[in-house]
Amino acid sequence: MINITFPDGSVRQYESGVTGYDIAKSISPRLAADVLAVGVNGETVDLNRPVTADAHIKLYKWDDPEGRHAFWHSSSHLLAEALQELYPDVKFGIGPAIENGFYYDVDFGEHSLTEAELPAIEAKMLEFAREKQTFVRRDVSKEEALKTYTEKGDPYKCELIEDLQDGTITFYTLGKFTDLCRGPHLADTSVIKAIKLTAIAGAYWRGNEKNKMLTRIYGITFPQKKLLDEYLQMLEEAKKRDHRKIGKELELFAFSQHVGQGLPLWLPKGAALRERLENFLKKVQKSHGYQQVITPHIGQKELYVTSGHYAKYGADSFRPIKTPVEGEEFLLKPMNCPHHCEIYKTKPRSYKDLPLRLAEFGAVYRYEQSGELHGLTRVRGFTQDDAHIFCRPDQLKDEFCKVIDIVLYIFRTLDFKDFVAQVSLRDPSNTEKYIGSDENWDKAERAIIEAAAERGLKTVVETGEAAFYGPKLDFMVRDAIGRKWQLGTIQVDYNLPERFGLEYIGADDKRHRPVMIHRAPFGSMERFVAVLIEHTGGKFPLWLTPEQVAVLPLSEKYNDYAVAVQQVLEQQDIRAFVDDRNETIGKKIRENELKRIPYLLVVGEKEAADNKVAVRKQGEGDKGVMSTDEFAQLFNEEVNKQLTIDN
RNA sequence: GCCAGUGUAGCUCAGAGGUAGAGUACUUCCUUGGUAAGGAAGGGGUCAUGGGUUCAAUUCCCAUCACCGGCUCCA
Repeated sequence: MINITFPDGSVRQYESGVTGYDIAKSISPRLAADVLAVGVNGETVDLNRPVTADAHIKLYKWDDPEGRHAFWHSSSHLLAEALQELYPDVKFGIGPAIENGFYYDVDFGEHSLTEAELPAIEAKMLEFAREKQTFVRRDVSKEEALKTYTEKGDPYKCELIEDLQDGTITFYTLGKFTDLCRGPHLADTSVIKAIKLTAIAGAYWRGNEKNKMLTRIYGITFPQKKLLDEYLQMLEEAKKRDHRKIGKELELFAFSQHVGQGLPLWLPKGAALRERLENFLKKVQKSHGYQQVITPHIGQKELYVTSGHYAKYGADSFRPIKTPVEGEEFLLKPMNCPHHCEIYKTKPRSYKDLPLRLAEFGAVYRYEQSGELHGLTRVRGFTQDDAHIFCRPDQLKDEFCKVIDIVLYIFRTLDFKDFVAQVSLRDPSNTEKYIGSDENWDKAERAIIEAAAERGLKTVVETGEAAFYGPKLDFMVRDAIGRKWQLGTIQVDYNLPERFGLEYIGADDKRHRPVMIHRAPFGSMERFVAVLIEHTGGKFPLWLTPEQVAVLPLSEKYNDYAVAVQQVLEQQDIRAFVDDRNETIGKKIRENELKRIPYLLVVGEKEAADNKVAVRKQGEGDKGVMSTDEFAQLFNEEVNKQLTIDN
């Protein structure tokens, strides 16, 4: 007999060799029907794997990530089985579970899979699922594994096996399909009730663009049809928040083929919104001792040779700009740091002058690969809310912390709750990717980790994600459909000061090298506005939104009074317009609600006579009648409240 | 850059090898209203661009461009 300990601490005795499924069944038949995988001493394993020693176990159901993971991983095998049946010549790559569903990378050889073929594959999967096929696990030697796949003619699997250690290799067989796999899997396929193959994409074998591109088939499965419907419904809803759609609807920004790919045009309302964001940040920065600077959009090529950017990115940039002078070349600036370094160098700096904080909303241009462009989140011309802090080494951590404070303050004011602080370190196995000494890298990485800890940030560490010149702390957020984007970024840099020969005179009257912090709380105005749109669904905070108030005259007879109301509001810095179209009040309300105008003021005979307005608030309906001044006062109180969130 | 898909009116989208459609927006007229769509008439398209097949191409084929979903990349 062995002792099985449950998450609540209770202990039960079972025969050695008992499976997770048996344990679930001994508790209740319902649980046995719902359980998908089992955690044994922290490791997730198959439900039918025998447990032969005392263990802590946890039974995972659909609501547990581990349960869904096993479910989707098993579904990817089901997909592979169906593919093998329908396309006997297909070669298999890898097929993991992902955050939402699973995929399988396969090589169809000459065949090019189209979406029209997916329903047949889904049907075959469903057919197999209903057969209640079981997953059978088997240990194999490396030699046997290689032999199996060599005979079958699956070169990708052979390559994977080559990298594995003998003695750790397992096969899982499902129906007629056997796969190299670590597991864990469902007991059988009968729980897979709803299947949707969602997308076909190309994906390089092992993520390396020098390798062959395989066909990746994405899918998602559920234990109930209802859950699939809900999922698809949720995706539809998310698409409605897409910033590209809302940006068009609300006339915030546009693109023109004639101007060029990835070069956004800010329309009047979008520009006004962006300007307010910029002014908001400028004010915050001013109070934190930053000074605004302005630098040109181009710089001599040598500037970027000095910075090291030319060697790294020169080939993938907008081509240098030539001038009438032979040999003279300028680059559209891809970042602002070299210009700011030159500002630092305009005069000798004393240790007493530091930290020097130079800020600029700097337009930069990067020739991103065409396939990478995406709405406002990935563009070729954008504006960084950039600043560079030049400080003494002993000031570094303190300065870094202060930047974190600014980022957090901004996120709080704009009600951004859902973000992850990511510490990006260099990849120690690939040091030639980076410039700068190991010593400086170590110092910089330590400073970031300590500062983040000091501010109590919950962080995830990603190795290999650092910039080529230094480690960074990024604030990552998700868009409407769950893609991750980097917004705010803070980066420590020992390299540029060295390359530009930046110095200050210390208290010892000797020359010293300052440390530099690059930082952009928004990241870029473009990306920030995009993510803000998706987070708010276009219902921006009152202080920020382009049109705050619509005055709706009940009929044309009250247009003059409506204009008078609008003027009173504008005198109090409230952005109002009159909807004087010849339409019914119902239609004006509907359309202005759809335009996400926060306040609608209905004015008719009664209001005009009493010098009042009938207030309607977005999403809340009729708020009653009050004088225009009264409304303006309440309105401005609301705005001020939004802008005075304490640190 | 690579793989797959899409491109028809300002917007959202039908359509078919033989004279181009709807809803909405826009213009004009009627209506002058009380909290999410009042009524009528009218204007508006080189069917992304360039080639090819065909008696005939917006429709079929090829190329290019842009957009969309991924991969790679992201100073």
